[in-house]
This record gives sequence, structure tokens and C-alpha cells, in this order.
Amino acid sequence: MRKLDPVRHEEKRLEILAAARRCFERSGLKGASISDICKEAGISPGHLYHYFDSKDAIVATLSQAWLARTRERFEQLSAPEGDVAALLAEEIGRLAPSGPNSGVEIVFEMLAESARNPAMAEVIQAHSRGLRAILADVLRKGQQRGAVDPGLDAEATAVVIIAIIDGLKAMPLRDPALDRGSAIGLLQQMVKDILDRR
Amino acid sequence: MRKLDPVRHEEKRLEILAAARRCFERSGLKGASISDICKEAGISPGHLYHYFDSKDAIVATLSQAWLARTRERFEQLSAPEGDVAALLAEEIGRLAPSGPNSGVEIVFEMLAESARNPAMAEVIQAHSRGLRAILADVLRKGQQRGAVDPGLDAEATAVVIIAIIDGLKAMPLRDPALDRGSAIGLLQQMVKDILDRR
Amino acid sequence: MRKLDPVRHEEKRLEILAAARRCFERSGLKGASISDICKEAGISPGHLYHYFDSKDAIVATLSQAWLARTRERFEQLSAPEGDVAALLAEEIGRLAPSGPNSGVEIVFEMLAESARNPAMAEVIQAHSRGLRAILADVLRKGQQRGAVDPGLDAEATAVVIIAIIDGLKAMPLRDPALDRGSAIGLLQQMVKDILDRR
Amino acid sequence: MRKLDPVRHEEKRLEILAAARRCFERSGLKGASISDICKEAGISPGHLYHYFDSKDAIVATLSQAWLARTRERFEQLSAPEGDVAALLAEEIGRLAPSGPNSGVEIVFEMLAESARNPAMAEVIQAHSRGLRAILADVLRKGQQRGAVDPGLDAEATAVVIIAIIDGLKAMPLRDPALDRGSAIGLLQQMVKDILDRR
DNA sequence: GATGAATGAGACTTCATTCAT
DNA sequence: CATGAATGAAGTCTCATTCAT
Repeated sequence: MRKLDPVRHEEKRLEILAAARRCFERSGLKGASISDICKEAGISPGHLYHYFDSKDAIVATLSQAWLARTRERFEQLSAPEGDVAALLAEEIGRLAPSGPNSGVEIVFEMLAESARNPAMAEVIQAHSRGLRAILADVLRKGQQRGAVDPGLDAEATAVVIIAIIDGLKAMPLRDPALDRGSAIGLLQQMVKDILDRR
Repeated sequence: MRKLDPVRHEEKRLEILAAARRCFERSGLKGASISDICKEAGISPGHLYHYFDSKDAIVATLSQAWLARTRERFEQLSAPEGDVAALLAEEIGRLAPSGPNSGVEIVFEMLAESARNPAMAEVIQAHSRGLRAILADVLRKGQQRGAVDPGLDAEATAVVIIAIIDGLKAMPLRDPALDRGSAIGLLQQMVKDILDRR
Repeated sequence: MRKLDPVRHEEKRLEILAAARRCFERSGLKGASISDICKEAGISPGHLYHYFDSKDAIVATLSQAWLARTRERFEQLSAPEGDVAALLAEEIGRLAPSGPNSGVEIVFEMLAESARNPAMAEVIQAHSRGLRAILADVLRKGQQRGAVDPGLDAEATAVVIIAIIDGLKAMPLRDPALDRGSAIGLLQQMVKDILDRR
Repeated sequence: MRKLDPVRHEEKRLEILAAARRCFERSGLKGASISDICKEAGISPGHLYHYFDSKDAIVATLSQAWLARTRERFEQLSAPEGDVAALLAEEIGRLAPSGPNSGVEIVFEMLAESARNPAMAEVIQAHSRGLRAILADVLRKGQQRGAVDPGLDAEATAVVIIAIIDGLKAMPLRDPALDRGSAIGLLQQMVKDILDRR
């Protein structure tokens, strides 16, 4: 009879995910309990299981969503024309300003968890492969256009760029008060240098 | 009768810490329980509390020990003479080969935890400050000797190097199968370039 | 519009009962959940309560249906003519081959439940009374025809035959691999002996 | 230092088992909760797990203890001399008077559970094998002494006797008010007849 | 110094049942 | 008639910590 269900269901699912995200950012993946999430979402503990099979399922879904956002940003990089080095440097600048409690720490928890939890390892590794493929593609196109040093190993360079971004994310945790401007400027310069070398 | 207590006490303390370390590397900071640690150390739960006030105290002590090892390695860098760029590049190469389950993941857990736990934040931030001071000092000495581009901001460069090392640690988790050789080579090149620029 | 409701209603009721039966045989009376039954029946949990007041009501209804089948078989025994002993022996042989997961175990669950649940006790006891009455009747008719030892206490013999059938049902659970042929042969002989005695 | 622990530990273990037994007899294997057992034993829920790994472990331990009692009684049957038929008949008589809530129903729950739970199946089947071996041995010795029909299949007869005992246990549940005297007399007669046949 | 018994809160999850639509 | 969202108590089990011995 009613047919609005799928929509409502998906809406509620997203609401719960949003609540879970807030809890995870506040208390960490292990620190946030199902009970916390239910309180935050304003539902009863039993009801959550109409939408997710387990806490792990929520964590996995949310992890993927988290990583997807990074991925989307990188997909927009693949501008057919343009200065690849400048684009990447700009992207690095954009990633940087995130202070603590902006959710960055969850990625580190995911990385740590991936060392022991095969499901999380798969999530992380699939994401990393995707990111690397996108970056390597951008670099190769740049090489074809002559915008990037043709001698560069595109895959290795992609790996390096991802590492730099990971390191960037740790900065505000290592020193929240630090003005990261000049460090970021240096990193941008390094990336440009490597791409431009001839 | 016995008067060796202080010595014995310290020995036992270190034994417990070693056991705790194995547990944490195996199961993570939250995943390892006091009970696990006691079994691994071969003592009773009650007894453990003669040596440590709480699980958090063990975590804090161990975290400091963990970071101290990195710090020690960097202290040895401060060779008054020598090619600073080569030294740092070499150090990067030495940090790299660690595969998963070598304990790297704990550092990420600590970073994540530091976003919510002030005690952990203090541990991480004190360590980072120390590391940065050492690196900046090495760089400044290099500048005085003319071995490093005098135009460089030593503090910012230290921040960048720490970030690169953090990113390096994530590599084996992001793709355990990847041959990291060429990526590391690239990173070493980047560091040399920045220090040598004139 | 529709006026077939009473018929449709009864059909649906039977469908649900059949689904419940499959679930109970698969997972036991306590092990099968309302949710399982709904999935098996292809209906929603809310809808199930239009047909049954509670899970207990389903269990009770189904228990009666279960026992009714045994009862029907015994009612067919009351052939006015015929060798009563042979008939009973044959019936024993027919009951035997059921392996595990043929639903026998539910009867044992019902027996156990009847020790604590008055509703179930009533179901079981009413059924037992009915069965005993049928068997005693068959035996008494046999006595009148001279086909059964007239000295036998018909009621007590009926009780004994029911006990033997209960024991028979436990056999495949006690040893699924056992070839029950010779044991059943012995039991048949025992029943014949007792009825024929003169 | 202290060495009384093993004794105390075993005592407490037995106390908990006794409490669990009371709960199981009162509410059934599934019906009794860990919380119930803890209340009955006067301990906290967490503490129970110092003595047992899981509820299933308690059930298994208790089930074995339950069955062991029956087994012990049968082991005492193996009198080298004596009228085997009379002994068995007497044993049947001794088993009978148990009314409801004497714990019999647990055996039926165990039988039902064994159809789905491999651990319980193993418990039940091992017990049945043991019982059958004892009974078959008694019968074979009787055959050697000429006290039992030498043509009997000892194994099959043992199976039959166990079935009869199972059926006997169902009697008080099927009709608590029934005077089982005459039915039991009949069963005893049947057993004697079969053993004595020549 | 050392044990391990004991606690009790809280973890995740399941379940029978109700109710608005 | 039919749905499935929603509840909340209860299920089993884990954990950091304390305390008598």
C-alpha cells in the first residue's frame, strides 16, 4: 500500500549515520557505543538494528563514506588541461586547515584498525588503490601534455603524494597551536619541484 | 630480609611494560585488556596495580617509551659534521621497511586518541616538540656550516620532515604488498632538493 | 468488495502455521523467533498478530496440530476386525524410521515445557488422555473378539504402548547412526507377546 | 603463598553448578538466564565467568553430571551373579516414581537440543553409547551364566531397554495424576519375558 | 610482594510486541 | 488487510578495578 518506505528508510539510515559520525568524532571508533549512537540519533537500541546489522557495519559504511569524500575531491582534479603541479599544491593547501576534532583522527584510527581487522584493511586498501589510480592517471595525462616531467614514475609519485597528505593530517594533532602555513608552503614547493624537474 | 626491592621492582615494571607492549601491538590500545596483559606478563591482575595505577598509566608510560625510541634515533643524527641532507635521507630509508604489525599502527592510535584524551595529547605534543627541536637544531647547525640552504625556515622544515615520516608509516598499511622502494627514493630526493637549494 | 475474508483468513492462518512449523523444526520452540517465522511466511511482524495473539498461541496451536496427526493415525487403528497385535506392531514399525530433524525433537521440547508451562501441560495431557482412550478402546474391542488376552488391564497397556512409542522416538537422537531394525523387531515382539498371552 | 585455592575454587564451582541446576529445573535450559543463575548462586554476573567460559559450558557440564548419575546406577547393575531380568525390572521400578519437576524434563530438553546443537549431540550420544555398552555387557554375562536367553542380540536388547526407560520418564509428564503402578508392572513383565525366552 | 575472588557497570545484540500509516 | 518503524527489557559476556588473604 504505502510506497514511501524506501525513501523514509534511506533518510533514517542517513540520520543514524550522521549521528554515528558525530559520536565517532567525539569518542573514537571503539569509544563510541551503540547506546551513545542511539541516544544521539534519538532512537531505541533495538531499532538501530533495523538499519544496520552490527556496529562493524556502521563503522564500515561510515569509513567508506569518509574516504569517498577524499576520493571525490581527487576525481575533480583530473582537469584535462591545467597545471598539474599547481592543482596538487592547491589541493594540499585546501586539506591543511582542518584543526583537531574535524574528523581527521578517525582516519588514523582506521589505519591502526586495518592492521588487525581484515574488513577494515579491505576498506582502507581499496580506497588507497582508488586514490593512487586517480593520481597516477592525472600524472600520466600531465606527462602526455608535457606538463609533468616525463621521467617520473607515475605510480611511485602517487604513493608519495598520498603519504604527504597523510603526514599533513597528523600536523594539527602533533601541534594544534602551530601555524602550519610555512610548512605547507614548503610541501607545496616540494611537490612542484618534483613534477617540474627536467 | 631482601633489600633489592627497588631494583626488583623496576625490573618487574619493565617486564610488565614489555608484556603490555606485545599485547598492544597484537590487539591495539583499546583491544588489549588488563587481563591479557597479566596473562602475557605471568602475574595476577591485583598485582599489576602495585606497579601501575591504571591502564591509562600503562598506555601513557608505554607511549612515551615508544616515542623515546624515535627521539633517540634522531638525537644521533646531530653529528656536528656531515651531510645533513644525506643523513636525513638515510634515516627515511631506515624507517621505511617496517611492514604491518611492526607496531607502527600504535602511533596512529595514539594520534587519534590525542584528539580526545588530554593526557595523550600532552604525550604526543611533548614528543613532537622535542623531535622538532632536535631536527631544527640539526638543520640550523647545517646552515651554519653551509651544508644547508641558509634561506630555509628551520622550524617549518622540521615540521615537514616529521610529516613525511608520518606519511611513510602509513604506506605499508595502505598497501602491504606495494614495493615502497621507488616511492622512498622519490621522497629522499625531495628532502635533499629542499635542503640543497640555493 | 471482497467477501471471501473468512476463507482467505483461514488459508493465511494455515500458511503461517506451516511456516512456523518449519522454523520450529529447524531451530526449536525457543530458538525460532517471531521474526524468523514472518520471514519464512513472507509477512510482516505486525500482520502476524492479526492471526495469532502471541508466540505462545502459535506454539499451542501447532502443538495441537502436531499431536493431532499422531492421534489420527491411531484412530485409523480401530479396525473393528483384525489382529490387534499385528496392527500395533506395524504401527511401531511405521513410526520408527524417522531420523533426526524430522520433527520428533519438538515433542520432547513440548514434554519438557509441559513441566513448567500449564498451558503446554494441558495440551500434552489432553492429547495423552485422548491417545490412551483410543488405544484402550482398541484393546478392549480386541478382548471382546478374543484377539487379545482378556486378563490384560487395557488402560495400563495403553500407557505402556505410549511409553514405548516415546522411547522409540528418542532412539535416533541417542544414536543417529544406529541401525534400529533389530531393536524395533524386539519391541514388536514384546508387544505381541503381551497381547497374546493366555 | 596460599595453596587452598584449588579446593575453594572447586567448591565454588560446585555451588554455582548446584544453583544452575535449580534454575534449569525451574525454568528450563533456555528459560534460565545467566542472571538468574547468578542471583541463585549469590554472585555477580561477571564473576560467574571466572568459573565457566559460557552458559553453554555450564549446560554441558551439568548435562554430563545429570547423565552420569544414571550411568552410575547402571554400573552397579553389573553384579557378576544374580538374576539379570529381576535386576533390570527392579531398576525400572526404581526409576519410575519420579513426579514432574524432579528434573526428568531436562533430559527431554537435552534430547531436543541434541538435534540442533552438535555439542549437545556429542554429550547425549556419548552417554547413550556408554549406557548401551554397560547394559549389553550385563546381558552378555547373563547369557554366559545361562541366566539370559542366549539367542538374544545383546546390543539390540540394550537399545530397547534404554527406549523403555525413556518412555517411562515421559509418563509423569503425560499424566501426572496417573497411578503408574500397573503400567510399570507390565513393563517389568515384558522385560523379564524377553530375557527369559527359550 | 602477590594472589585471584569479586564486583558492577556497560558492551553488543535479540526479541516479542505495539502502533501509526 | 498489511506494513515495517519503533520500543525497551532482557540476553550473554567483558572489563577495569578493588580487596581480603
